Amino acid sequence: MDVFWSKGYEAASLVDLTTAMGLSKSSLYDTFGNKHELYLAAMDRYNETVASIAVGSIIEEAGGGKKGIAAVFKCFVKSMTCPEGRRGCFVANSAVEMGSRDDAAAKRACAGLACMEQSFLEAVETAQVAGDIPADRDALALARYLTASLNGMIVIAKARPEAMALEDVARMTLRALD
Amino acid sequence: MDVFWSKGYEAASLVDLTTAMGLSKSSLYDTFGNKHELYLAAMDRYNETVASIAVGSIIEEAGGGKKGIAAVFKCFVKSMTCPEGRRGCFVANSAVEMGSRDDAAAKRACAGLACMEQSFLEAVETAQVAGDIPADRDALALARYLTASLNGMIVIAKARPEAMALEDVARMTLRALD
DNA sequence: TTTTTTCTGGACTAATCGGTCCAGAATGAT
DNA sequence: ATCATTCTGGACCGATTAGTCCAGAAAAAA
Repeated sequence: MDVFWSKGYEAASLVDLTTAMGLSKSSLYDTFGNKHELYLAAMDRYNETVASIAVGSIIEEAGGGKKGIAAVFKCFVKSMTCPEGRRGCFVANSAVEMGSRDDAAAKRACAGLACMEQSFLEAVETAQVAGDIPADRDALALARYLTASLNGMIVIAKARPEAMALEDVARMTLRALD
Repeated sequence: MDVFWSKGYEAASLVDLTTAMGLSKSSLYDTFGNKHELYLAAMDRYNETVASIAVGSIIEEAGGGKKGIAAVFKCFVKSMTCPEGRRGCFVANSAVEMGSRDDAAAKRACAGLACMEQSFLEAVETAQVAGDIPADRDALALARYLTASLNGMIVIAKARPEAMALEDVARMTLRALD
């Protein structure tokens, strides 16, 4: 998973993959069939172990609601600006690299985004109940908006990993919740 | 340029490139040196002919200011949901694919984003003069925010090209300008 | 211990990769 | 017409690609 995550599909060679996984080509092909299916399996794994948990747990840890949402953006700014964070988000990477030519990968990227959207949706609704976000705002639209903004930050961080521009984006994005 | 734009760096083979450009391998290597330099040249070309003009001209055509910004988002939603728009934005594609492992490409992606940011900045300032955006808002931060949001939409559109989610994002993004 | 089953390292293949090179066509100058 | 120059199609190169296959090691079952 990590190899595809940081290199992408095309740039990841079988040698990279087998050495990282610590098993031989024959085992790999026995288990997964081919490179493409291994890629899809890696995406599934990412969705299960990262996408469906990461954002949600940051929100939860920060107490949920609006505070939780702010914590997610703060955390992302921090992680994108450190070296190991430059590989970005596997979902976004896959969407951009494969989305337009691989339906199976696009479907999984879509599922990954849906995880993020769902976590945000719950936080928005919590915040609305708590009165931190006006109740008349469209919660789903806000969740989608937050998801898009976060992915935009990921793109920008790939090209220019300095924190300043990202902090601006995070601040402005959160302002929209008022 | 179009080949790299729609396929990315790794997935674009020399055969793809030479047939698309209508010249032979020898000419290509005589002129550009190698694949990587050709890629960089394609990015330069994109920045000159697309990135530095596209957003700015949409804004201008719609009369500048806040109306112009809204027009950009409307136009992007429309173009991302039609088949030929699925290749997305070459700058965003490059940033995600190459940003973390190719400084020269990252620099060019950065320049492309700066074009977009600059166009937005001018529009925000115009809108502030016209009173459509409060004058006390940080114009540069807003421009960066709009750039990020637009790139986030591009990522999402790659995975899920349906218009609805994108329209939500566009609407919410523009609300933040009030 | 012997047999059966499972697994794996690495040799192997065909295709393709990026890149080089040169004979000769096309072009322009004299 | 002849010479010099530029350009180009395609043969060719070694390296690497994804993928196959099998002898034999390891493990499990008998």
